[in-house]
Amino acid sequence: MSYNFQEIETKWQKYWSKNQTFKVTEDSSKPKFYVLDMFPYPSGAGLHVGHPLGYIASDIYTRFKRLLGYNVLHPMGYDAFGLPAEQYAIQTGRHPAETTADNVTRYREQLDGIGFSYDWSREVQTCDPKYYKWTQWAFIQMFDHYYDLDANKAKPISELLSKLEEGGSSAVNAHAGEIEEFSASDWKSFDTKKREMTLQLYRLAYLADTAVNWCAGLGTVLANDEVKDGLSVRGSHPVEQKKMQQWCLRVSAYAPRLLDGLDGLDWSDSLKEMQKNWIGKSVGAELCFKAKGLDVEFDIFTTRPDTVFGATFMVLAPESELVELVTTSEQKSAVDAYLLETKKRTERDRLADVKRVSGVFTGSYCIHPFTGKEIPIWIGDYVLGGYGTGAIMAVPAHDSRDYAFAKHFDIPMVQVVSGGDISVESYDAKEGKMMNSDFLDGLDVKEAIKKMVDEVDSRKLGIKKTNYRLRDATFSRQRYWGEPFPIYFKDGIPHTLSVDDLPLELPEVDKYLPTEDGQPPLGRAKNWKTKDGYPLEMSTMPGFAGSSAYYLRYMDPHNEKELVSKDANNYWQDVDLYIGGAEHATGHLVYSRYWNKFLFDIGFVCKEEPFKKLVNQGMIQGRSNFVYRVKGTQKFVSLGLKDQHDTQEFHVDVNIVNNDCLDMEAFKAWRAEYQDAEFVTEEVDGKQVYKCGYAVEKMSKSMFNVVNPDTIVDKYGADTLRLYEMFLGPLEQSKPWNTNGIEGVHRFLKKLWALFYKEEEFIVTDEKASKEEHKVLHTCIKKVLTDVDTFSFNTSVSAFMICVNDLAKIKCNKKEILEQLTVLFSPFAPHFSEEIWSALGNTTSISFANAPKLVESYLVESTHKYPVSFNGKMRFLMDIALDASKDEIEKTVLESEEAKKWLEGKTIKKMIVVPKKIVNIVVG
RNA sequence: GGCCCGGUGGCGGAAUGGUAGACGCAGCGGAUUCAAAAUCCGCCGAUGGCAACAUUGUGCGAGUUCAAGUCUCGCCCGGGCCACCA
Repeated sequence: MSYNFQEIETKWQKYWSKNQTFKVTEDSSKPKFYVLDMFPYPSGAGLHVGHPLGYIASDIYTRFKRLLGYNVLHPMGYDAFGLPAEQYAIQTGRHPAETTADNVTRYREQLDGIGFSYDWSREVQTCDPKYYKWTQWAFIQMFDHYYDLDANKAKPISELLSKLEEGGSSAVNAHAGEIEEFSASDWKSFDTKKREMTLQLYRLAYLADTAVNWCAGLGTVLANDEVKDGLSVRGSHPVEQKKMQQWCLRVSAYAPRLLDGLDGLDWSDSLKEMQKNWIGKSVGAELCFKAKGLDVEFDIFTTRPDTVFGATFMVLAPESELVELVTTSEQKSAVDAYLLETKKRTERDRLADVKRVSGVFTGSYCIHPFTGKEIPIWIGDYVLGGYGTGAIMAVPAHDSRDYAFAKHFDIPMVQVVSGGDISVESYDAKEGKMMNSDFLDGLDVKEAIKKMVDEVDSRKLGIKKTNYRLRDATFSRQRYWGEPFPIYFKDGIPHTLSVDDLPLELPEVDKYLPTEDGQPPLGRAKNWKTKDGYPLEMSTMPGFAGSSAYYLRYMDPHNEKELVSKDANNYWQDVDLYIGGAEHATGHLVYSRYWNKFLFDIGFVCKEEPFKKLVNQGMIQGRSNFVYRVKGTQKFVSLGLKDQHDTQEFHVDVNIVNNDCLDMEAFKAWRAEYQDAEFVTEEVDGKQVYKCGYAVEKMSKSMFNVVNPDTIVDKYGADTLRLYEMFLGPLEQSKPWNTNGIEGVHRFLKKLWALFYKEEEFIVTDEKASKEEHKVLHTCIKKVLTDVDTFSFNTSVSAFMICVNDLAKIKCNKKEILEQLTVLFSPFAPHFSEEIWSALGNTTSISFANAPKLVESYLVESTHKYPVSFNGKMRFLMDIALDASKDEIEKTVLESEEAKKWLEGKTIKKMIVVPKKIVNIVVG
């Protein structure tokens, strides 16, 4: 009986589904383990061979944990709201819900074909009202909370209200917007509208006029992480800054905790680094500068208070409100012209030529707080309105950007730190002795920073300050296919719906485009009002809303009363292992942590950090193939000959290319335009072939380099696909997909099969296994078990191959060996293993076989190969007992024939014995 | 510009500081076969040699060590992330 993978795989997939083998329930008698995959967006293109890489790794890990007796939660679902479905709806008129459902069906078929052990009874879809009810619920909670800095956590707005009533704004220490101070009696005098506008400055989910990334091409605003190089990540449309009223989440309140929390996480250094950069903590001071002759003073933020004596001018961001106040009448026209020019320059232009220096003088001067000298106030677009205070002190001698500005406008500079040559470039390093700096002279930079901060503090010129780069998240999208906000407006004041009225379902619209008067698509919905006739919010939530707490919902997916019950949350706690792509480092993984910390603050979840360990699988790139056509002909020349002709390069479908050799008949049949193709072949290894060129590119339809998992499953089976994806290389590394090596892995499965299936029959003997057979098996067990913890599944697959090769050589068909090997192998090739497992007479799934028994039973080899060398040169290997002492090792080596031969007539100067590693003898 | 990761045969890639190139692909030679597929066996970094073997060899240059692909320092190259963040 040959290895019929199709029959076997269908059989076991049916079995798992029928018996609900992977369904889990909370079971306090077993330790829990939670393995999570980043759920996919179900796109119309279906899965390509790169998508399942992480899923396969997590499935292997899950199956191992299950074998070791853990109760493993391993769920899957879909991040189903999003732009592509909506864009498609605009073009075709088909409802996004419909196309999304189709795509989900297709995804499910593909996933099922690979034999994953998901508990599908816990599936979630973010576009399902039963699910997004809880996304809306969380938003209401955020609306009803503010961030209290004394308690260092979120607190209910009701508590804020009583504090304001009692003591006005000074009674509250909160992370909030810019609040003009008011007393308790002021508060009482405020009308409803004024009160709500004030509360908006405190709420964690709030409405604000903010500069947003407006994407006209998509007709919506985008979050910072949805914009790259001034273009939208989805669709590459230009993005510009625009002021709009938007819902925002006060993520910045959590910046310190998001940063500190990273320390306790088992994430890769590079990923932590990315988050650190994104949060962007910088410690410095805020200094107050007074404008000369005007009743204007303003703060600037600097990380280098030590260089204050080198400040020779000030720069304001073009967006700064101060611009108006300090511009003199003589400079007004120049300033206005400059402001107009910068407004026209989109973010994209600014990024395109960072080196371009531009700015304008305001006509006013500041008084230097220490020297009393007058220094000019400029406007420059290299200062950002959104960071710090939107104003800086410029120290051209020690900041390269200030330096470029000063050079361009011919502003003087003063060196205050020794080192470098400021006639050539600025000296930015935080090293050297202070000079030209009055009371700081002679100090080290680090000492000077400290001293200056103290000085500023005692003279009341400013305060020590920590800034974060992390911005509040804009949470409104002017789109259709997203969660509606549970918000209505009464006299222009936002109110939340009652939780009992959730979910607020997405209404039907006639078209998925904005309305004629520029309202979002929900403006087209009939009766988009509350029962009492108040208008509902028309924008929808962004993509990250639904993905921010999905891991909690999996714990208790059918609960209609809560996002997750206390019991379920206490049992599953947090995600032990999270596998997904590094592209979510600054988006999803920041928002999710924020969301979870907030739920933790309000006592809703038991863990502050959601993802204990995180592994990033590498991207699988496409490997494209090319053919070369002689211009103006139907003649195609092989790679090695293309330089002799004037050729054009074309992508060719990688599925009709084998080892870079083109299947010429398939090529003619591929597309009508190529049916008359002629080929000029070249000789490779004595054969005439058409050799294709290749390149590593993104996997995409237009490059004809997409390889579908179904094609591989049809041809080789799911187990081969699983093994091969793991065999390809280290999990975390990016690599191009190349189907070439898959035969080797498939051959290995056939070989293992053939060990026990002879002449149409499954044959094993009950004979006791020999020492040699045990050694072969145990070497494999040891290797695989150590690999599991480091996710080195590529070398595990190699270990299985070696094991099977060795067993084949000694013609082993012992039941004892096969039983253990199969259990060990089952996470990698589950269908294959189930088949053998049942052939061995077992009636239950191998998924719950007792692996601890297997682990205990494996013996460590009793001897070890010691390399023995003389004078530092390797000469031979010796078998020495593993538990031998240093003296015994020395004795065994010196008494061996080989050593005697080598040592004849020589004296031993030194002998180095490193147990389990080496014996090294230096002779004189 | 800053930070992170990597550089090993024709290719993908193995090597707790200890026989570099495991395992697989491709290639070559052989067995089986009327022939092919499938399967099995052997060879497979470079140079020299019929061979045993010798020399050399992990991007470049130094260093630590009895011993370096691995550790340290300085370069070169490639990839990723961030980037006018004061």
